Amino acid sequence: MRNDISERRAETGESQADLAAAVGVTRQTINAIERERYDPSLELAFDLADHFGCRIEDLFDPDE
Amino acid sequence: MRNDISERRAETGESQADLAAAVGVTRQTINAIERERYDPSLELAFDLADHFGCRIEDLFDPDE
DNA sequence: CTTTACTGTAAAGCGAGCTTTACAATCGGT
DNA sequence: ACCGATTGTAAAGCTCGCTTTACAGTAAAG
Repeated sequence: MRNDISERRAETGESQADLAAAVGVTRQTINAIERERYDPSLELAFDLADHFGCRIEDLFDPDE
Repeated sequence: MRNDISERRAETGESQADLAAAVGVTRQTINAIERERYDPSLELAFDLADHFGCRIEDLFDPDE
């Protein structure tokens, strides 16, 4: 699923590892989501939106 | 994860089977989510929010 | 040139998300 | 009393989400 995570992360100057630690997953998980190898769980999507101070709908685009 | 699906469904007068068909899963999946046996995938959460014309954050509450 | 930080990737393994099939319980209408 | 619609539940099975461990590539910094 299309998402803006790497762009948001670039804005905050965080590494994949930084973000992973902040939301409680491994950096491989962040990498896989950014590269759209799979979608996050709903819970992780909430944690990511919370981290970036936005809504899930602002971070992810479900259109195919 | 806490959610309002059965309440929303009651308002629209849909059965679990109706909702399941509308969002493309089985009624067992809807039942399991309503009874909080597991969380939906992010994609299904989007479909449910779309079906009820609201946001994911309005339908699900991640607090514990 | 070596080191350090960051990123990409892979394999094995476990639990979560969802399916199909199937059976039981409740309830309202006829 | 029977019927149809609705809900709860269970087991087997498949794929996805995430972990751990590990190795390779790029790039900036000393």
